[in-house]
Amino acid sequence: MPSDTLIKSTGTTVSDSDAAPELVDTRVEMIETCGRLAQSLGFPRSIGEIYGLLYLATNPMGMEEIGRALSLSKASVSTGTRQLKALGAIRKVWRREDRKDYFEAVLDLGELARRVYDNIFKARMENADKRLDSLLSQLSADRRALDREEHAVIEARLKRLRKLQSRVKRLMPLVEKVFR
Amino acid sequence: MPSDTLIKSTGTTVSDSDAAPELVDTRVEMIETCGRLAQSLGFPRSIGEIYGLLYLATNPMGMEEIGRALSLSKASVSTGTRQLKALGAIRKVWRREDRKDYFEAVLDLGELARRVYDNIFKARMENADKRLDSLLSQLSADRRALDREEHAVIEARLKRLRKLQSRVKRLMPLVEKVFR
DNA sequence: TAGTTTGTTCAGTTGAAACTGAACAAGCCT
DNA sequence: AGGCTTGTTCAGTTTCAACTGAACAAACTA
Repeated sequence: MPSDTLIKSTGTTVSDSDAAPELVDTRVEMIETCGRLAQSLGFPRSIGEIYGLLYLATNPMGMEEIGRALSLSKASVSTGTRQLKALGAIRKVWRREDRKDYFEAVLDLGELARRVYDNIFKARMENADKRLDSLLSQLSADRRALDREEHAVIEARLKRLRKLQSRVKRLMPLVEKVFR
Repeated sequence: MPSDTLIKSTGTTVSDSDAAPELVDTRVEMIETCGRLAQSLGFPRSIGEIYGLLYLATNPMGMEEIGRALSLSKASVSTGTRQLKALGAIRKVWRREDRKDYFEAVLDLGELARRVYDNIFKARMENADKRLDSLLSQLSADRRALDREEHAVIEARLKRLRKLQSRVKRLMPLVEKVFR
């Protein structure tokens, strides 16, 4: 074992503690609110918290710092920032003379909303389209297994869905126009 | 123990089995699709499945029957139908001479969408409003704990949020108009 | 009254997603 | 080379919402 080759371990006295982030209450509340929001949108709570922290931060923050402030492990911060970056909600900031990664919140939330709309909602809509096709073709495959009346009912209901869907689709360009 | 006072238990022969729903593939696919959809909207998968089952059913179904078709417990079917009824996605159907509850899907999905919008989205928006107020008043309470620059940054960011929010709010009537 | 049928409630279990610790990789400096 | 610093990956743990079994309630039957 290398034992204590340097006095360093005692010498630096590791400042005062290795925890104690001391966030002002406004920040704490913001973090909690964003955490809940993320959760209700189906994202992990922690990525909301990271965003909330960065949104009210005066300077870009390093991963270590983020983890300490939110009591998250290095690993969680790493995956969390990756997800947020993929969503376009935060960005990396480079400082000369420092190879650490720093992150800051993207303040233009309209842009973020647009991205979520494109990536999540729009994609989902297109997916639903395919699903419905698949259901209708499945129905013809099942034709023999159903009596006339049942077949008719199912077909009618699926066609109802089609109608609704095309209505929504016709709406989408309007929504997009308002968005951008 | 009452033992076998009637031949009933053997007499009825409990049909062939107590499981085996035998759903046609179209229905299975519909159920799965609705399950996934519900999940992606933050609802429990099972309530989507119940809706999917009822949507393609030719007749109203009892709880027992629903549970058997989806392998769900009585308890889950009970809570699931309650939630769906609260959302306005299904309704109870009464049959004379039968005190069992039967359920059928509400086919007008536009109406359903409207309801979800009102109950979930609108309510959430109003909640966000209050949260933001609370954050701003928290900020004045924290004033002493922050240096000038920090305070300014936080205030600016929160006001940004306010602006975004009022923009969304102004948009809502339009969305509602398109919806209804 | 006791028994049957049907639905609800709730304490306890379970499964899947989020999180963690530890090993690893990549880039720097001596 | 070896030794730092920083970030990623992944197997194992934890957590939490959904689900279940069982007790209960209500409404009817006999």
